[in-house]
Amino acid sequence: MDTYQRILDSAKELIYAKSYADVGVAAICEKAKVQKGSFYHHFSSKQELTLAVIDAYYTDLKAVLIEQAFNSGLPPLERFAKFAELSIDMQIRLHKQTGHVYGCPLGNLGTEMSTQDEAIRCKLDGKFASLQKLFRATLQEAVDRGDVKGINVDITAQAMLAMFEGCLLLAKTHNDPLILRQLLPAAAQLRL
Amino acid sequence: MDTYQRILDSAKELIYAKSYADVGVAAICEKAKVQKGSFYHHFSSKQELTLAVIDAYYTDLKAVLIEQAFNSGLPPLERFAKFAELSIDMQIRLHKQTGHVYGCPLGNLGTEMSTQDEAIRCKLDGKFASLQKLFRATLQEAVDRGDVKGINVDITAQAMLAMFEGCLLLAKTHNDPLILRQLLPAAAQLRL
DNA sequence: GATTGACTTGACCGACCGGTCAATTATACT
DNA sequence: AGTATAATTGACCGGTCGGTCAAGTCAATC
Repeated sequence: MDTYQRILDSAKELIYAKSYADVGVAAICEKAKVQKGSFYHHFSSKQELTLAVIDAYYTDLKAVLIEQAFNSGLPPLERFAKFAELSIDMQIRLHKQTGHVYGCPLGNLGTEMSTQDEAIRCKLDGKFASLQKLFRATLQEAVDRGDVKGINVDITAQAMLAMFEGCLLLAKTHNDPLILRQLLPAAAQLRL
Repeated sequence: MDTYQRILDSAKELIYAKSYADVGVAAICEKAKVQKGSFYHHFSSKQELTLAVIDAYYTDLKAVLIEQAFNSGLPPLERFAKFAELSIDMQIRLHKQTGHVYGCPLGNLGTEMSTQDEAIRCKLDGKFASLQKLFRATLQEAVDRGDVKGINVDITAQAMLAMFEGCLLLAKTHNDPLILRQLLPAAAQLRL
Protein backbone atom coordinates (compact mmCIF):
# COMPACT_ATOMS: atom_id res chain seq x y z
CA MET A 1 0.00 0.00 0.00
CA ASP A 2 1.42 3.35 -0.97
CA THR A 3 2.23 6.24 1.30
CA TYR A 4 -0.80 8.33 0.42
CA GLN A 5 -3.12 5.48 1.28
CA ARG A 6 -1.31 4.67 4.54
CA ILE A 7 -1.66 8.27 5.67
CA LEU A 8 -5.31 8.36 4.68
CA ASP A 9 -6.11 5.07 6.41
CA SER A 10 -4.25 6.04 9.57
CA ALA A 11 -6.07 9.36 9.72
CA LYS A 12 -9.43 7.66 9.15
CA GLU A 13 -8.89 5.33 12.08
CA LEU A 14 -7.42 7.87 14.48
CA ILE A 15 -9.92 10.66 13.80
CA TYR A 16 -12.84 8.25 14.09
CA ALA A 17 -11.52 6.84 17.37
CA LYS A 18 -10.65 10.23 18.86
CA SER A 19 -11.50 13.49 17.12
CA TYR A 20 -10.02 16.00 14.72
CA ALA A 21 -8.40 18.11 17.41
CA ASP A 22 -7.13 15.19 19.46
CA VAL A 23 -5.23 13.64 16.57
CA GLY A 24 -2.03 15.41 15.64
CA VAL A 25 -0.23 15.20 12.34
CA ALA A 26 2.67 13.58 14.18
CA ALA A 27 0.43 10.78 15.47
CA ILE A 28 -0.93 10.15 11.99
CA CYS A 29 2.61 10.01 10.61
CA GLU A 30 3.71 7.60 13.31
CA LYS A 31 0.82 5.25 12.66
CA ALA A 32 1.39 5.47 8.92
CA LYS A 33 5.14 5.00 9.35
CA VAL A 34 5.84 8.14 7.42
CA GLN A 35 7.95 11.19 8.18
CA LYS A 36 6.31 14.55 8.57
CA GLY A 37 7.92 16.02 5.50
CA SER A 38 6.54 13.17 3.46
CA PHE A 39 3.09 13.81 4.87
CA TYR A 40 3.19 17.39 3.62
CA HIS A 41 4.32 16.20 0.21
CA HIS A 42 1.01 14.33 -0.16
CA PHE A 43 -1.28 16.71 1.73
CA SER A 44 -0.92 20.46 1.90
CA SER A 45 -2.51 20.68 5.35
CA LYS A 46 -4.30 18.76 8.04
CA GLN A 47 -7.53 20.28 6.77
CA GLU A 48 -6.97 18.97 3.25
CA LEU A 49 -6.28 15.52 4.64
CA THR A 50 -9.50 15.72 6.62
CA LEU A 51 -11.48 16.57 3.49
CA ALA A 52 -10.06 13.44 1.89
CA VAL A 53 -10.86 11.46 5.04
CA ILE A 54 -14.49 12.58 4.82
CA ASP A 55 -14.70 11.39 1.22
CA ALA A 56 -13.19 8.09 2.33
CA TYR A 57 -15.71 7.74 5.16
CA TYR A 58 -18.55 8.14 2.72
CA THR A 59 -16.98 5.74 0.24
CA ASP A 60 -16.67 3.14 3.00
CA LEU A 61 -20.22 3.80 4.09
CA LYS A 62 -21.40 3.15 0.57
CA ALA A 63 -19.27 0.04 0.15
CA VAL A 64 -20.19 -1.56 3.45
CA LEU A 65 -23.58 -0.38 4.67
CA ILE A 66 -25.32 1.06 1.66
CA GLU A 67 -24.30 -1.69 -0.74
CA GLN A 68 -25.62 -4.42 1.56
CA ALA A 69 -28.79 -2.60 2.54
CA PHE A 70 -29.92 -0.45 -0.34
CA ASN A 71 -28.66 -2.53 -3.25
CA SER A 72 -29.69 -5.78 -1.60
CA GLY A 73 -32.73 -6.52 -3.70
CA LEU A 74 -34.92 -6.25 -0.62
CA PRO A 75 -38.24 -4.40 -0.82
CA PRO A 76 -37.56 -0.70 -0.27
CA LEU A 77 -38.94 -0.36 3.23
CA GLU A 78 -37.06 -3.40 4.44
CA ARG A 79 -33.80 -1.85 3.29
CA PHE A 80 -34.00 0.66 6.12
CA ALA A 81 -34.34 -2.13 8.66
CA LYS A 82 -31.37 -3.83 7.07
CA PHE A 83 -29.39 -0.59 7.24
CA ALA A 84 -30.26 -0.34 10.93
CA GLU A 85 -29.17 -3.92 11.61
CA LEU A 86 -25.86 -3.47 9.85
CA SER A 87 -25.21 -0.26 11.76
CA ILE A 88 -25.98 -1.95 15.07
CA ASP A 89 -23.71 -4.90 14.29
CA MET A 90 -20.88 -2.57 13.38
CA GLN A 91 -21.19 -0.51 16.58
CA ILE A 92 -21.36 -3.68 18.68
CA ARG A 93 -18.28 -5.07 16.96
CA LEU A 94 -16.36 -1.85 17.50
CA HIS A 95 -17.44 -1.77 21.12
CA LYS A 96 -16.18 -5.29 21.71
CA GLN A 97 -12.87 -4.44 20.10
CA THR A 98 -12.24 -1.05 21.71
CA GLY A 99 -14.53 -0.73 24.71
CA HIS A 100 -16.10 2.35 23.20
CA VAL A 101 -19.02 3.29 20.98
CA TYR A 102 -17.56 5.39 18.20
CA GLY A 103 -20.80 6.60 16.66
CA CYS A 104 -20.99 8.02 13.16
CA PRO A 105 -17.74 9.30 11.64
CA LEU A 106 -19.62 11.99 9.71
CA GLY A 107 -21.75 13.03 12.66
CA ASN A 108 -18.73 13.18 14.95
CA LEU A 109 -16.85 15.50 12.62
CA GLY A 110 -19.95 17.57 11.92
CA THR A 111 -20.48 18.22 15.59
CA GLU A 112 -16.85 19.11 16.24
CA MET A 113 -16.00 21.08 13.13
CA SER A 114 -19.13 22.75 11.74
CA THR A 115 -18.62 25.99 13.65
CA GLN A 116 -14.86 25.94 13.17
CA ASP A 117 -14.09 25.09 9.56
CA GLU A 118 -16.45 25.99 6.76
CA ALA A 119 -14.82 23.79 4.11
CA ILE A 120 -15.14 20.73 6.31
CA ARG A 121 -18.71 21.62 7.24
CA CYS A 122 -19.67 21.96 3.56
CA LYS A 123 -18.12 18.64 2.65
CA LEU A 124 -19.95 16.92 5.49
CA ASP A 125 -23.18 18.65 4.59
CA GLY A 126 -22.84 17.27 1.08
CA LYS A 127 -22.45 13.73 2.38
CA PHE A 128 -25.52 14.07 4.56
CA ALA A 129 -27.39 15.41 1.54
CA SER A 130 -26.34 12.33 -0.44
CA LEU A 131 -27.56 10.02 2.30
CA GLN A 132 -30.82 11.90 2.53
CA LYS A 133 -31.26 11.66 -1.23
CA LEU A 134 -30.74 7.91 -1.05
CA PHE A 135 -33.31 7.62 1.71
CA ARG A 136 -35.76 9.78 -0.20
CA ALA A 137 -35.42 7.76 -3.40
CA THR A 138 -35.95 4.56 -1.45
CA LEU A 139 -39.07 5.94 0.21
CA GLN A 140 -40.35 7.14 -3.15
CA GLU A 141 -39.87 3.66 -4.54
CA ALA A 142 -41.99 2.32 -1.70
CA VAL A 143 -44.67 4.91 -2.43
CA ASP A 144 -44.65 4.04 -6.13
CA ARG A 145 -45.05 0.35 -5.31
CA GLY A 146 -47.97 1.16 -3.06
CA ASP A 147 -46.20 -0.14 0.04
CA VAL A 148 -46.94 3.07 1.89
CA LYS A 149 -49.07 6.13 1.23
CA GLY A 150 -49.62 9.59 2.51
CA ILE A 151 -46.05 10.27 3.56
CA ASN A 152 -43.80 13.21 2.80
CA VAL A 153 -40.71 11.45 1.43
CA ASP A 154 -38.49 14.50 1.82
CA ILE A 155 -39.25 15.13 5.45
CA THR A 156 -39.32 11.46 6.34
CA ALA A 157 -35.89 10.95 4.80
CA GLN A 158 -34.44 13.88 6.72
CA ALA A 159 -36.09 12.81 9.97
CA MET A 160 -34.78 9.27 9.60
CA LEU A 161 -31.28 10.57 9.05
CA ALA A 162 -31.61 12.83 12.08
CA MET A 163 -32.84 10.01 14.27
CA PHE A 164 -30.09 7.65 13.10
CA GLU A 165 -27.50 10.24 14.03
CA GLY A 166 -29.16 11.02 17.34
CA CYS A 167 -29.33 7.35 18.29
CA LEU A 168 -25.62 6.94 17.61
CA LEU A 169 -24.91 10.02 19.69
CA LEU A 170 -26.89 8.63 22.65
CA ALA A 171 -25.26 5.21 22.32
CA LYS A 172 -21.84 6.84 22.28
CA THR A 173 -22.49 8.98 25.34
CA HIS A 174 -24.01 5.98 27.12
CA ASN A 175 -21.13 3.83 25.89
CA ASP A 176 -23.63 1.11 25.16
CA PRO A 177 -24.39 -0.04 21.63
CA LEU A 178 -27.24 -2.27 22.77
CA ILE A 179 -29.70 0.60 23.13
CA LEU A 180 -29.49 0.80 19.36
CA ARG A 181 -31.39 -2.49 19.16
CA GLN A 182 -34.56 -0.69 20.16
CA LEU A 183 -33.86 2.74 18.74
CA LEU A 184 -32.49 2.22 15.25
CA PRO A 185 -35.34 -0.05 14.07
CA ALA A 186 -37.71 2.64 15.32
CA ALA A 187 -35.82 5.18 13.24
CA ALA A 188 -36.16 2.90 10.24
CA GLN A 189 -39.93 2.86 10.69
CA LEU A 190 -40.39 6.61 10.87
CA ARG A 191 -43.16 7.86 8.60
CA LEU A 192 -44.02 11.54 8.36
CA MET B 1 -19.47 38.63 39.75
CA ASP B 2 -16.76 36.63 41.44
CA THR B 3 -13.80 34.98 39.80
CA TYR B 4 -15.13 31.42 39.94
CA GLN B 5 -18.30 32.46 38.17
CA ARG B 6 -16.46 34.49 35.54
CA ILE B 7 -14.28 31.50 34.70
CA LEU B 8 -17.28 29.20 34.56
CA ASP B 9 -19.31 31.55 32.38
CA SER B 10 -16.42 32.17 30.01
CA ALA B 11 -15.80 28.44 29.65
CA LYS B 12 -19.50 27.79 29.04
CA GLU B 13 -19.59 30.27 26.19
CA LEU B 14 -16.30 29.31 24.59
CA ILE B 15 -16.75 25.55 24.76
CA TYR B 16 -20.29 25.80 23.40
CA ALA B 17 -19.15 28.04 20.55
CA LYS B 18 -16.08 25.96 19.70
CA SER B 19 -15.30 22.68 21.42
CA TYR B 20 -13.42 21.28 24.38
CA ALA B 21 -10.17 20.81 22.49
CA ASP B 22 -10.33 24.11 20.63
CA VAL B 23 -10.65 26.18 23.79
CA GLY B 24 -7.46 26.55 25.79
CA VAL B 25 -7.19 27.44 29.44
CA ALA B 26 -5.41 30.63 28.37
CA ALA B 27 -8.37 31.69 26.23
CA ILE B 28 -10.78 31.05 29.08
CA CYS B 29 -8.60 33.09 31.41
CA GLU B 30 -8.39 35.94 28.96
CA LYS B 31 -12.15 36.10 28.49
CA ALA B 32 -12.68 35.86 32.25
CA LYS B 33 -10.00 38.49 32.88
CA VAL B 34 -8.17 36.16 35.24
CA GLN B 35 -4.58 35.04 35.43
CA LYS B 36 -3.72 31.44 34.88
CA GLY B 37 -2.53 30.89 38.42
CA SER B 38 -5.84 32.16 39.69
CA PHE B 39 -7.66 29.77 37.38
CA TYR B 40 -5.85 26.83 38.94
CA HIS B 41 -6.72 28.07 42.40
CA HIS B 42 -10.40 27.59 41.61
CA PHE B 43 -10.18 24.54 39.35
CA SER B 44 -7.65 21.76 39.66
CA SER B 45 -7.71 21.00 35.93
CA LYS B 46 -9.42 21.77 32.66
CA GLN B 47 -11.34 18.53 33.08
CA GLU B 48 -12.73 19.56 36.47
CA LEU B 49 -13.82 22.88 35.02
CA THR B 50 -15.55 21.02 32.21
CA LEU B 51 -17.45 18.86 34.68
CA ALA B 52 -18.70 22.06 36.34
CA VAL B 53 -19.54 23.48 32.91
CA ILE B 54 -21.70 20.44 32.15
CA ASP B 55 -23.61 20.92 35.40
CA ALA B 56 -24.09 24.55 34.47
CA TYR B 57 -25.36 23.62 31.00
CA TYR B 58 -27.99 21.40 32.52
CA THR B 59 -28.94 24.01 35.10
CA ASP B 60 -29.43 26.54 32.31
CA LEU B 61 -31.40 24.03 30.29
CA LYS B 62 -33.71 23.52 33.23
CA ALA B 63 -34.07 27.23 33.94
CA VAL B 64 -34.72 28.28 30.38
CA LEU B 65 -36.23 25.46 28.33
CA ILE B 66 -37.57 22.98 30.83
CA GLU B 67 -39.13 25.54 33.14
CA GLN B 68 -41.06 27.18 30.31
CA ALA B 69 -42.08 23.96 28.61
CA PHE B 70 -42.52 21.27 31.23
CA ASN B 71 -43.64 23.41 34.16
CA SER B 72 -45.85 25.56 31.96
CA GLY B 73 -49.22 24.17 33.00
CA LEU B 74 -49.76 22.97 29.44
CA PRO B 75 -51.26 19.51 28.84
CA PRO B 76 -48.40 16.98 28.89
CA LEU B 77 -48.20 16.23 25.19
CA GLU B 78 -48.23 19.91 24.29
CA ARG B 79 -45.19 20.45 26.49
CA PHE B 80 -43.03 18.61 24.00
CA ALA B 81 -44.18 20.90 21.21
CA LYS B 82 -43.42 23.87 23.43
CA PHE B 83 -39.97 22.45 24.17
CA ALA B 84 -39.38 22.10 20.44
CA GLU B 85 -40.49 25.68 19.76
CA LEU B 86 -38.24 27.09 22.45
CA SER B 87 -35.29 25.11 21.13
CA ILE B 88 -35.90 26.32 17.60
CA ASP B 89 -36.15 29.95 18.71
CA MET B 90 -32.92 29.66 20.65
CA GLN B 91 -31.01 28.15 17.72
CA ILE B 92 -32.38 30.79 15.36
CA ARG B 93 -31.40 33.57 17.76
CA LEU B 94 -27.88 32.16 18.13
CA HIS B 95 -27.60 31.81 14.37
CA LYS B 96 -28.55 35.45 13.85
CA GLN B 97 -26.01 36.55 16.42
CA THR B 98 -23.08 34.36 15.41
CA GLY B 99 -23.72 33.05 11.92
CA HIS B 100 -23.54 29.49 13.20
CA VAL B 101 -25.83 26.81 14.54
CA TYR B 102 -24.32 25.72 17.84
CA GLY B 103 -26.50 22.68 18.47
CA CYS B 104 -26.83 21.08 21.88
CA PRO B 105 -24.07 21.81 24.41
CA LEU B 106 -24.47 18.37 25.94
CA GLY B 107 -24.60 16.56 22.62
CA ASN B 108 -21.58 18.44 21.33
CA LEU B 109 -19.48 17.46 24.32
CA GLY B 110 -20.81 13.90 24.29
CA THR B 111 -19.74 13.43 20.71
CA GLU B 112 -16.31 14.93 21.24
CA MET B 113 -15.40 13.53 24.65
CA SER B 114 -17.19 10.22 25.21
CA THR B 115 -14.35 8.11 23.87
CA GLN B 116 -11.68 10.33 25.42
CA ASP B 117 -12.65 11.11 29.00
CA GLU B 118 -14.72 8.71 31.05
CA ALA B 119 -15.56 11.18 33.84
CA ILE B 120 -16.95 13.67 31.35
CA ARG B 121 -18.85 10.93 29.51
CA CYS B 122 -20.46 9.74 32.76
CA LYS B 123 -21.51 13.22 33.76
CA LEU B 124 -23.06 13.81 30.33
CA ASP B 125 -24.75 10.42 30.42
CA GLY B 126 -26.34 11.39 33.73
CA LYS B 127 -27.73 14.59 32.26
CA PHE B 128 -29.21 12.72 29.31
CA ALA B 129 -30.72 10.25 31.77
CA SER B 130 -32.33 13.13 33.65
CA LEU B 131 -33.79 14.54 30.46
CA GLN B 132 -35.06 11.12 29.46
CA LYS B 133 -36.64 10.69 32.87
CA LEU B 134 -38.43 14.01 32.50
CA PHE B 135 -39.71 13.02 29.07
CA ARG B 136 -40.85 9.64 30.38
CA ALA B 137 -42.72 11.15 33.33
CA THR B 138 -44.45 13.60 31.01
CA LEU B 139 -45.48 10.82 28.64
CA GLN B 140 -46.72 8.76 31.57
CA GLU B 141 -48.82 11.70 32.69
CA ALA B 142 -50.37 11.81 29.23
CA VAL B 143 -51.08 8.08 29.38
CA ASP B 144 -52.66 8.43 32.82
CA ARG B 145 -54.90 11.22 31.58
CA GLY B 146 -55.96 9.09 28.64
CA ASP B 147 -54.47 11.49 26.07
CA VAL B 148 -52.60 8.65 24.42
CA LYS B 149 -52.60 4.89 24.72
CA GLY B 150 -50.59 1.89 23.69
CA ILE B 151 -47.18 3.57 23.82
CA ASN B 152 -43.99 2.46 25.50
CA VAL B 153 -43.12 5.54 27.54
CA ASP B 154 -39.52 4.44 28.13
CA ILE B 155 -38.64 3.86 24.52
CA THR B 156 -40.62 6.84 23.30
CA ALA B 157 -38.79 9.12 25.71
CA GLN B 158 -35.41 7.83 24.60
CA ALA B 159 -36.33 8.02 20.93
CA MET B 160 -37.54 11.59 21.31
CA LEU B 161 -34.28 12.56 22.99
CA ALA B 162 -32.31 10.85 20.24
CA MET B 163 -34.26 12.60 17.53
CA PHE B 164 -33.93 16.00 19.21
CA GLU B 165 -30.17 15.55 19.35
CA GLY B 166 -29.98 14.27 15.80
CA CYS B 167 -32.00 17.19 14.47
CA LEU B 168 -29.66 19.66 16.17
CA LEU B 169 -26.69 17.82 14.70
CA LEU B 170 -28.12 18.05 11.17
CA ALA B 171 -29.00 21.72 11.63
CA LYS B 172 -25.48 22.42 12.83
CA THR B 173 -23.81 20.63 9.93
CA HIS B 174 -26.23 22.31 7.51
CA ASN B 175 -25.66 25.62 9.31
CA ASP B 176 -29.36 26.26 9.00
CA PRO B 177 -31.64 26.38 12.02
CA LEU B 178 -34.78 26.60 9.88
CA ILE B 179 -34.82 22.90 9.09
CA LEU B 180 -35.65 22.47 12.76
CA ARG B 181 -39.08 23.97 12.07
CA GLN B 182 -40.12 20.76 10.36
CA LEU B 183 -37.99 18.29 12.24
CA LEU B 184 -38.29 19.16 15.91
CA PRO B 185 -42.13 19.19 15.97
CA ALA B 186 -41.96 15.77 14.36
CA ALA B 187 -39.65 14.63 17.13
CA ALA B 188 -42.13 15.96 19.67
CA GLN B 189 -44.87 13.82 18.12
CA LEU B 190 -42.94 10.56 18.18
CA ARG B 191 -44.95 7.69 19.64
CA LEU B 192 -43.52 4.22 19.99
C1' DG C 1 -1.75 45.35 65.17
C1' DA C 2 -0.16 40.75 64.24
C1' DT C 3 -1.43 36.49 62.11
C1' DT C 4 -3.64 33.58 59.03
C1' DG C 5 -5.41 31.70 54.92
C1' DA C 6 -7.90 32.70 50.75
C1' DC C 7 -6.88 34.79 46.53
C1' DT C 8 -4.07 36.84 42.75
C1' DT C 9 -0.05 37.77 39.95
C1' DG C 10 2.97 36.73 36.11
C1' DA C 11 6.87 34.31 34.90
C1' DC C 12 8.04 29.80 33.85
C1' DC C 13 8.00 24.53 32.51
C1' DG C 14 8.43 20.62 29.18
C1' DA C 15 5.63 18.78 25.68
C1' DC C 16 3.34 19.12 21.72
C1' DC C 17 1.05 21.73 17.85
C1' DG C 18 0.83 22.43 12.51
C1' DG C 19 3.93 23.42 9.21
C1' DT C 20 8.70 24.29 6.63
C1' DC C 21 12.83 23.17 4.32
C1' DA C 22 17.32 21.82 2.47
C1' DA C 23 19.32 17.70 1.49
C1' DT C 24 18.97 13.03 -0.03
C1' DT C 25 17.19 8.92 -2.33
C1' DA C 26 14.37 6.47 -5.57
C1' DT C 27 11.96 6.32 -9.92
C1' DA C 28 10.97 7.02 -14.65
C1' DC C 29 11.73 8.88 -19.04
C1' DT C 30 15.05 10.18 -23.02
C1' DA D 1 24.00 6.82 -19.05
C1' DG D 2 22.03 11.12 -17.95
C1' DT D 3 18.57 13.85 -16.29
C1' DA D 4 14.40 15.51 -14.41
C1' DT D 5 11.10 14.77 -11.08
C1' DA D 6 8.70 12.46 -7.52
C1' DA D 7 9.24 10.95 -2.92
C1' DT D 8 11.43 10.75 1.52
C1' DT D 9 14.22 12.07 5.39
C1' DG D 10 14.83 14.38 9.80
C1' DA D 11 16.04 18.54 11.80
C1' DC D 12 13.93 22.75 12.68
C1' DC D 13 10.44 26.86 13.35
C1' DG D 14 7.46 29.90 16.28
C1' DG D 15 3.54 29.28 18.86
C1' DT D 16 0.40 27.18 22.01
C1' DC D 17 -0.85 23.47 25.14
C1' DG D 18 -2.14 22.23 30.26
C1' DG D 19 -0.13 22.98 34.36
C1' DT D 20 3.26 24.85 38.24
C1' DC D 21 5.17 27.95 41.44
C1' DA D 22 7.27 31.51 44.38
C1' DA D 23 5.99 35.83 45.61
C1' DG D 24 2.80 39.12 46.80
C1' DT D 25 -1.98 41.21 48.04
C1' DC D 26 -6.01 41.31 50.63
C1' DA D 27 -9.62 40.80 54.09
C1' DA D 28 -11.10 38.58 58.15
C1' DT D 29 -10.01 37.01 62.74
C1' DC D 30 -7.82 37.12 67.23
